Amino acid sequence: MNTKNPTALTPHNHDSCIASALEKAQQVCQRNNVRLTELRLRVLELVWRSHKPLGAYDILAVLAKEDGRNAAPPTVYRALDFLLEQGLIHRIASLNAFIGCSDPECPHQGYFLICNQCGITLELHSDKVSKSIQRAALEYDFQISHEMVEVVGVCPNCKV
Amino acid sequence: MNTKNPTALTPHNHDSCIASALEKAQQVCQRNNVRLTELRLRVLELVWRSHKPLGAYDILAVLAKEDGRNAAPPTVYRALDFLLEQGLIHRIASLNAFIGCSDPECPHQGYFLICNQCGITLELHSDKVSKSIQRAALEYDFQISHEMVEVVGVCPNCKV
DNA sequence: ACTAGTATGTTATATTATAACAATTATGTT
DNA sequence: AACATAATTGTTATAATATAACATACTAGT
Repeated sequence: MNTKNPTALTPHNHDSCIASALEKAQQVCQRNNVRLTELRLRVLELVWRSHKPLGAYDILAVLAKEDGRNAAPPTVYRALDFLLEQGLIHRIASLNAFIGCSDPECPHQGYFLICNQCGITLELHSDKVSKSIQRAALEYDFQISHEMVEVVGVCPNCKV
Repeated sequence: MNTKNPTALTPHNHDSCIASALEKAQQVCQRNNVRLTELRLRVLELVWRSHKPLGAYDILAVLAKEDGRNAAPPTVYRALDFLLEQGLIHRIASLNAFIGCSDPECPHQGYFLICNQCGITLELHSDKVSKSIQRAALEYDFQISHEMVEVVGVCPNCKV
């Protein structure tokens, strides 16, 4: 895996990016009148801290190693479910993994570009993709409740 | 689940649809110079026979019950891998399940409409969806190798 | 018939996810 | 502050999905 330059797709400082994401999350939860507990915040931070989608058991491992918190799977899955419900993270079905939502204040579907070399996953916002899917569904008289778009390939950094 | 009218999305006779799919599969394998063995053909038939995406363990269960074949998971997963490689089936990541490919003679990405009421899954071919994804990827200088589009919602039959 | 390659069988185990119930913690009310 | 209630987290067990590793059987070409 090419992990030499893992932040190149997000040129700004990653730490500040995490901090801002966590701040936004606080606001979203306050507005939704739900509790962003210490555990949930920590899980969100870990998901954001990773440059690639993070699996539930990866999160468990970090909690055990860094926090000495011997959590069992349900603890993590419940936190993840909460974060998904609040639109703070997305689940990448093809990877069984989770990634921070780039714009939690505006609920939306996530379309992803997943690099199969370095694992970096980019959330893209494209009205054209969205519209074309909606039109196709309409043709079939199909009522959309959720869209999943996961595009696998090679990111700019990993191209030779 | 609404399973009263499972074939309404595919109005033609389902048996003949399966037969034609299996015939096409034979041709594809002959052309690709690979062997469509009895097991592989049987797994393909089971996938096609189902009106909704079929899990690997569902296939195992049918093999045990109908064929008295006490297969273990690797047997089925290998057959599925083969069928995927030859483009004869698609994998639906969000369901961990498999579905027959509607047009195996022409390799393509599968875009799916998945009904969360009855489970029926429709493969749609849309140049517009395809193009819009390609354009979005191009903007990010991302080189696509595989696209996954899985749209969950309510199919026409299940709408009240 | 022999052999090399392909396919399948078999056993064990890895990985991802949830059910069910117990204990703890936070919140609003008296 | 003490209480009751609801929400959250802990804990144990297990379900569901998938693969590794090696043994056996089959197939096609010589």
